[in-house]
Amino acid sequence: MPELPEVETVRRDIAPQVTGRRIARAEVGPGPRYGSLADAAGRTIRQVDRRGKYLLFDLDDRELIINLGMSGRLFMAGSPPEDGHLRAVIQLDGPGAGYLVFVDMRKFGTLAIVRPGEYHAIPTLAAMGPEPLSDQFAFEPFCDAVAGGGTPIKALLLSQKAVAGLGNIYVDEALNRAGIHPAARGVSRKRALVLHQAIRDVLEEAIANRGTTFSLYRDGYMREGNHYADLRVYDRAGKPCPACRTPIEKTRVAQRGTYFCPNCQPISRLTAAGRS
DNA sequence: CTGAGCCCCTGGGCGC
DNA sequence: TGCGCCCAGGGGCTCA
Repeated sequence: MPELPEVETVRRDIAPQVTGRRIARAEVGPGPRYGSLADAAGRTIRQVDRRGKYLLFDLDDRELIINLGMSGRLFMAGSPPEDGHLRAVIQLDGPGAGYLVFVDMRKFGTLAIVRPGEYHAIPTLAAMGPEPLSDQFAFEPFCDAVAGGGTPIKALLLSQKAVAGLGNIYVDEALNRAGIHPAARGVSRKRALVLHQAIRDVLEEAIANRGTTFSLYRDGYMREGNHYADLRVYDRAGKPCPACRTPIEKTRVAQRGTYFCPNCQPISRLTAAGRS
């Protein structure tokens, strides 16, 4: 479900409601991906940050990490909702403070409490690349990372190592804007420059639209995102490319459904598999 | 260390 | 209507 724009939207929705609040009680349902929240009770939420698709709650000498997975929803409620997929409830102290609620149908989400900055138990977070909307996202290292090798550019971008926060939707959207075929192995310096900018454009526009809902995603108020109508290729197989009217094609790259415009994103000699 | 493949889990949609 | 198959914004583990 959620990629950087959706997670950032949730963060902005809930942060004002939980920051400075003390956690009265925290309960988590069973599941191998849900660590104990026993260490959360009694601590105060100082700040809510985000790294890639992970939400980081600063609890002073502990850090609560939440990854929404494919179907996770995190929102405030006056009381814990009747929902068969309710996985965790964090009760906040204070009059009318309410509950921070985690609902996760597919159980792919992750909950963990660690010492601040100790991410070794969460490998993707530990190896997370630069935040695309910050000054950390420098061009030269990115250019090197996407320059070549045996990996399709899409798989490389999904790995979170070259840049944080991209998932299946926004990888396809960014590659479309940059005119790069998702299966291309290696991106020229010139294309890398366009891609570097396209990633930031796509993510900023999606955040402005409060994220994309095509099925399960809901924001911190359980509302749908508004970005679906602005997608250029994702989930648009057979529909005309907004730029050239060529029908969008669907294929499979890195075991994920992949959408692209065969005219705007050709497999060229320079980008094709097998080129040295 | 890397990449490919498969796994985790639940539910919706579609074809037969 | 019912069943089976495939698909789905996530990450992680194992094996070559």
